[in-house]
Amino acid sequence: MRDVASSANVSLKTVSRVVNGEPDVRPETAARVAAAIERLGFRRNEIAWSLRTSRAGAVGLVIEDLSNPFYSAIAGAVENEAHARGYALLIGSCEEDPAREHALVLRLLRRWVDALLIVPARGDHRYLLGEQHAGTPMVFIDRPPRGIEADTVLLDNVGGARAAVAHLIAHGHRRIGFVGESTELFTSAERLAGYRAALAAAGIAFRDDLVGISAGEPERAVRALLERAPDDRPTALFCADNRHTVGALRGLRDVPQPVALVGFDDFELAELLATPVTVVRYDTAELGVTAARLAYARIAGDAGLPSREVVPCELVARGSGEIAPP
Amino acid sequence: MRDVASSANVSLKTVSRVVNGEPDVRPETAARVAAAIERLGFRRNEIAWSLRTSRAGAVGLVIEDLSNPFYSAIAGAVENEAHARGYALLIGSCEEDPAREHALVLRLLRRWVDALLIVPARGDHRYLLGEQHAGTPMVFIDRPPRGIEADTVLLDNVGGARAAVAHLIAHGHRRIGFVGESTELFTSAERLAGYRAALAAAGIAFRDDLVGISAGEPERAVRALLERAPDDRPTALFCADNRHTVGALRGLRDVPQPVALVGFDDFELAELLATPVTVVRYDTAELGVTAARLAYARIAGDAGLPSREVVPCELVARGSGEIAPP
DNA sequence: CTGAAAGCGCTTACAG
DNA sequence: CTGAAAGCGCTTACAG
Repeated sequence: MRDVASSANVSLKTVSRVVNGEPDVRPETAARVAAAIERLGFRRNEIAWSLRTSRAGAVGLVIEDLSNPFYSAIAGAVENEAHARGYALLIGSCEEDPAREHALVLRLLRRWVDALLIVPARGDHRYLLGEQHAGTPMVFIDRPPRGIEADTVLLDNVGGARAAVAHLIAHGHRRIGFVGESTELFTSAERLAGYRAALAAAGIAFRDDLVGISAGEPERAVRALLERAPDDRPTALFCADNRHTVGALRGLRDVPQPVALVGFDDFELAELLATPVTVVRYDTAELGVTAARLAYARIAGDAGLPSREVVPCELVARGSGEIAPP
Repeated sequence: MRDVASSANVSLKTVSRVVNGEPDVRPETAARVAAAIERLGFRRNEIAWSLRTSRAGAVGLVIEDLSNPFYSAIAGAVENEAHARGYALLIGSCEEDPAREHALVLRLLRRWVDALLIVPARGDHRYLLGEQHAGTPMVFIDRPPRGIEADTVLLDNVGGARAAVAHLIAHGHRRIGFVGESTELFTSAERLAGYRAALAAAGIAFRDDLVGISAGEPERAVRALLERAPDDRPTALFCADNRHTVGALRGLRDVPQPVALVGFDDFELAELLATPVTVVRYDTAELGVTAARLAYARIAGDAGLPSREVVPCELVARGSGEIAPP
């Protein structure tokens, strides 16, 4: 910048004005500076700009696992929004590990980000209270934080699950199994609540022994449910996420009798399987887009109370959910 | 940092020494400083550190599309390597648009990155020559750059495609269709070359009219090939990437006669389809890991000639590739 | 073993 | 409309 200034015979300040498009520069001066910038290939050093202005020009995203299509769809949407606004995007995967999440968040904050988007791991998020108080906007995605009030974007987990199970009930099922992750996970707990609500609405008693929580092994949880006595075996399954849907499909391959199935989360090829899979679908990218909008509104100065946005879900009937009980 | 210094009754320089773990600080002094750091919740401002040291503490990754599982697997691997080394990761998607790639790269460079990893869009990359000359390490992934020599990590496209087509030939096929992207795309051209090599090795003449290049509509390209006269219709298809494999599977749904199929790129659920899909598989994450290793070696000072790494491919027979011709 | 001074490349607050 | 001075929060080069 000093080179540009001396080459254009102006002061640093005037170069700065031109670079930032500030008004009140005589056109001829501006042109001389612009020419010097062009000639010398000058590009503003954003690090120095950040240090001086206390702005980062970047947002941070911490998600569970960048290589998981669900999260990468969110990341892709956030990237798009950042790019459109001229912001850089810093990303980290915390892989369900609260300690790693903490480390990643600290690293992002030390490098400065104008906002933080987080798919929180289990655990407490009070460690962010200070930072929130200091004014860093933060938005939580897919799961609410614990111990802190902040903008949050969630799916309609309860509604989606209720619709799925009601659909199975409407097709004549009474013994419907639930297969999912530990209910320590927010989304799993919500979807189990939706499952229970649908049963209750139909006057079907909830049975603990039809709930299969997989400890990381979805296929085995499904097998266990199906190995019950024939007259007490579930005739339908509600799978609370796509990992469990896939596990269930694997587990059902060798089962002679047909079992109805509705899964939460759509997935590619669902309609190309031997029996196309009925699912609860939603717009994954919308989670990211909504979170990004909230974040940029905060950056722009929105100081309203924390808001909670909910992305709707819809049932897509493809075949597996319309199988009648034997 | 000034607060820490005055609180511990030392100079800025001594705090700096403790923060950076430099030797030659008296243990008691170091302890006093550490206590002050703890007490005040001091965290080094990485922006100021960057400005002063001309280091970024971050690497940049520019890929085609963050929401595509292939690229997000690469991104996930790169993120892991960055995290393990204490680096932050800046990501951008350029969506096959050379102009957007250019803009993203410039943005990353202005913010400083210690290395740049790129899945290049088509187009010329000479715009990076200056930056390369200035010493920024850059590694190209999945496709070689044009107009610039730099570290590159590729798949064994030719070998994988040749193995796939040889497999079909070994199962008795002579009329084998190729379905893929425009050969302007490096990987597509390479895989077509592998297809031709396998035909040549078996003494089968290459036929232009069995090559289906989809202009963004894989399913239609497949249909066109299968609508040929029965005695001149391909009895097998080689699909040059997973988008075309999925398109082919869609296109084949209503086709009465069985058609053998081998796809390049593995995909989830391939083995759960009505006919499990034979594919050319490789370790996607390895592309990212290898690229990251090259980049960090450069950051650490490796000044050797640009290297080219190749990730191997293997054929996984699952059923669709072992269908005999009628 | 410790510190005072200068400076990284910008912008801010002010003067003219 | 333009510029000189100070400073963002650190590290470097040097002195003691």
